[in-house]
Amino acid sequence: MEYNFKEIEEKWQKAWKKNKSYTINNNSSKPPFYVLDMFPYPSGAGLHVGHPLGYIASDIYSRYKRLKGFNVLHPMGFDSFGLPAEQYAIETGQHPADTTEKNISTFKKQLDKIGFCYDWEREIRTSDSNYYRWTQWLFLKLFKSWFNPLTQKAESIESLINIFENKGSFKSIARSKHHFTAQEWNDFSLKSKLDILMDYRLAFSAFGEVNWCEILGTVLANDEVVNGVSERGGHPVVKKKMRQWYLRITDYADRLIDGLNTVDFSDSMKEMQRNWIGKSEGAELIFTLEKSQLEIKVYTTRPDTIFGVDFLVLAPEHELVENITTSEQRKSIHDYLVYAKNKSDRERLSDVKQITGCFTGAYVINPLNDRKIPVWIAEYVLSGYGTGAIMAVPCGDQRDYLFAKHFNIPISNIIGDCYNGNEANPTKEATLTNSEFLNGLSMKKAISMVIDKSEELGIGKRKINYKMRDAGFSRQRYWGEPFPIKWEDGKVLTLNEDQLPLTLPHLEKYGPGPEGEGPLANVAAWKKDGFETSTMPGYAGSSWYFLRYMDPKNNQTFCDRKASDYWGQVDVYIGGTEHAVGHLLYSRMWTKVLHDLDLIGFDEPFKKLVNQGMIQGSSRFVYRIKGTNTFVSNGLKNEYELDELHVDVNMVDGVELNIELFKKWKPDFAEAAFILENDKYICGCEVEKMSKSKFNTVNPDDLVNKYGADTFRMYEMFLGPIEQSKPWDTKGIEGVHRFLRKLWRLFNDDIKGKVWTTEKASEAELKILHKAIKKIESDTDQFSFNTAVSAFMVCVNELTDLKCNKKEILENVLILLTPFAPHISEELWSQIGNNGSILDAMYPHFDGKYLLETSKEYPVSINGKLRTAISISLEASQSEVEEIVLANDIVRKWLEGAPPKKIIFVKGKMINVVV
RNA sequence: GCCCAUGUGGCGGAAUUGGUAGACGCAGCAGACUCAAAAUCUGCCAUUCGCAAGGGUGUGAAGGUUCGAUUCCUUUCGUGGGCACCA
Repeated sequence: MEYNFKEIEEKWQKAWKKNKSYTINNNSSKPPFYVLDMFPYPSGAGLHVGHPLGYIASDIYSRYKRLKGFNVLHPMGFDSFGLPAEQYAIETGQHPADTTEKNISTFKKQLDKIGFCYDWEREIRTSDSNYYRWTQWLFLKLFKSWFNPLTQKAESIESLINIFENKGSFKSIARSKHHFTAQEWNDFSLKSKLDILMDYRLAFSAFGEVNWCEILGTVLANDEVVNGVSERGGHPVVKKKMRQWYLRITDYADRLIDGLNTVDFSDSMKEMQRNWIGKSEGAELIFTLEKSQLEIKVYTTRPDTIFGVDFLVLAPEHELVENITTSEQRKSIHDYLVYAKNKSDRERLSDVKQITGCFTGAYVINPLNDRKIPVWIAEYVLSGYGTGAIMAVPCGDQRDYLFAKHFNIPISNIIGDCYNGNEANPTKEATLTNSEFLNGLSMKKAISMVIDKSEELGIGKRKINYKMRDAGFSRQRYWGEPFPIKWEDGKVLTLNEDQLPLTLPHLEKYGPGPEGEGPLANVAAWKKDGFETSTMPGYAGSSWYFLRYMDPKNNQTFCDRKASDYWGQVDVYIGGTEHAVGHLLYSRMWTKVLHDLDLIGFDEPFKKLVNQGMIQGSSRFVYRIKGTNTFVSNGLKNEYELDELHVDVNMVDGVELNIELFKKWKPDFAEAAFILENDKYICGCEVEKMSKSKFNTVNPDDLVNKYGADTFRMYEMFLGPIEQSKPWDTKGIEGVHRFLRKLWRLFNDDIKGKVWTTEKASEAELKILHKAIKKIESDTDQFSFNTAVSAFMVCVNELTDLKCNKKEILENVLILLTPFAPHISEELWSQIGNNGSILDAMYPHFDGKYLLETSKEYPVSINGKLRTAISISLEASQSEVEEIVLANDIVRKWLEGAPPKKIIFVKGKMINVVV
């Protein structure tokens, strides 16, 4: 009987579906365990081999936990709102709802073929109104809450109103621009009150910059802007201020940092989040303009360098630029502003070779020594960070140094010998000079002295600053959640709970509205009713979806408290690092808000995070001689002028092109001629992102059809460590397939049929089994699936060598294998006479007694170089070992009669003789 | 530019806390079985010197710490990901 994977996989997938084997109940006596994948965006291209990498890992882990006796929640859904669906709709004239529906059904079909254990009864889609109803509901919760700095928690906005009504704005809770008494507050108009409250709400509306393309009449995503012009059409793009919605994530900055100590994320992931939040401690110092009352606030982490300030630099967008520019400088400043307006923040920061800037003509006075300091503007200062103005200290900061050199600004030295005149020295260790009352002090000490002094003189204060900005929460797009918000005479109104969901109207055209408003502005009724015309961003739905899976069908609330209390945090969350600072921070923030409002019982969503690497495409190229239909092999291409064309990787065996397939690929190539090397056409290779347009995608369906889901699953895991990125290569899949066939042959012979027996296992066989249990169990626990697969291979190879066909051994191997290759395991499990499903078998127990050893083959090195190995009892002491080692011929040869300096003996590891 | 990751045979990769570098697999080579092929099985497989025994060199590069470094430190180069409206 042969291993007919196709039949077996169909049979068991059907059986599991019929028996509802993956339906999970919220009531169970077993302990709960929640394993979650980052849900996919259902793109039109369907699943490629990169997608399932994380899904297979989480599936293995879920099944493993189930075998270990847990009630495992392992759901799947779709992040189905987003920009690409809308672009696709514009291009093809299909409605995003239709294409999304179609794409999801393709995805599901593909996922099911791989044999995942999802509970599809819990499926969610963010674009489903039954789902986004609760996204809107949660948005209103955010809108109606504020962050109380005294309690460090979100509270209902009512509590803030209460404070204002009774105490007015008092210092420890009010934002700096608000000063009013209770009486004044009570006398404010409703509009003024709402405007003030807007400055506290966790979801709020304010003016912010967007990428604006005048010619397309639309706001563009960063993705759609390439080198300062629109990707479509190459039209100029500038920054434009527009009313936007934001989430006040900055209020949660400290808690987002602190929370990292309570979760099991990789250190690098935590580091990325900390860097993104970018907390720094320093001071805000005030420089007053010469001959004017105007003040410029700068933020600095190095107030100790105050006497080394040689100039100030403002961001081009700084609000004072207009006011302070002198008439002589007006023209050049204006030109510079035009120049800077066209550049993105990233371009402005990365272009360090080219130093640009412009003098405003104005001077400020250094508040500590009355020195006159010129004020410049330059693109390397960003308006969004700190105060949008810096004090430049060229001897201590390299960018300031280069700027000063470039514009011939004299440089003061305040660190004596530590500054060599050729480059800045950013040290904190130097002793200060030319710094008046700081002379002779170490810079570290001076930092707090300067802050204290500034506070005393009223020219500055201690300040904690964050790089992170509040999260932009509106998009001038169609395919997203509508805001449950109405505008009436500039006043913001919210919909009532019973008016939700506010459904997205069905549009036929998705072009931008007037003045860069979203497409919804084109809907007369929508506009007339005053509904918000922008929609929520892609991350709205994904910020809380893990909660909905716990209670997906609830019509009364987003997730019943009982359900979230039962399941608790996501125990293991698997997904790519590309979400490090977006989705992962937003969902952490939402969780904290929901916890503060007592809607859930935990304040971090994900207990453990596993980052799977990205599977890259391995592109293949052919080279066509310019103006001809002749293709030249890679090795000979230097002799010609060529066009490089992507060719479908599926037509290439390694690097050798299958010419017949290539000719059939596109009509243009049917008559193509080839210049070969060694009778072969060799393609060029490059690692790129996997994408349809590069013809480097590999469809999992093809591999599942050819080798079966079990082989596919194990091969993806066998490729390498889960967290590592690597280019896809189908070549090795045969090896895994051979392994499964070899396993099959332990039970069934192609000719003889059944060969498994019920004989008693030998010591040697038990040793093999327990070695495998130990290795595979610990590897699975650590998500080291590639080494687990290799342990299976070793185990089956060894059992084959011993001709072990014993049920006592093999059935345990099957249970171990179930998480990796569920179909073949279930089939063989039933063949050897089990009635129940292997999905609910008991994971075998490792017993160390089978692995006990009494001696070890010790490697013996001379001066750290391996020379021989000696078998020595594990009991042996240092002196016994030394005796044995020195008696060894090879060791004596290397010693050449001299006594050894030292013998290093590490019990159970190695021996090193130092000569 | 900044942040994070990463670099080991022809290829994917392995190597608990520094302790036998190259497990397992792919590809390749030689052989067995076969009329033949497929499948399967056996052996070889970092590099170099050597008939062999054995030796030299090897984990991107250069230094350092150590009895001993793929592993720790410093510098440097390459590659991948992210950088706020892609998700």
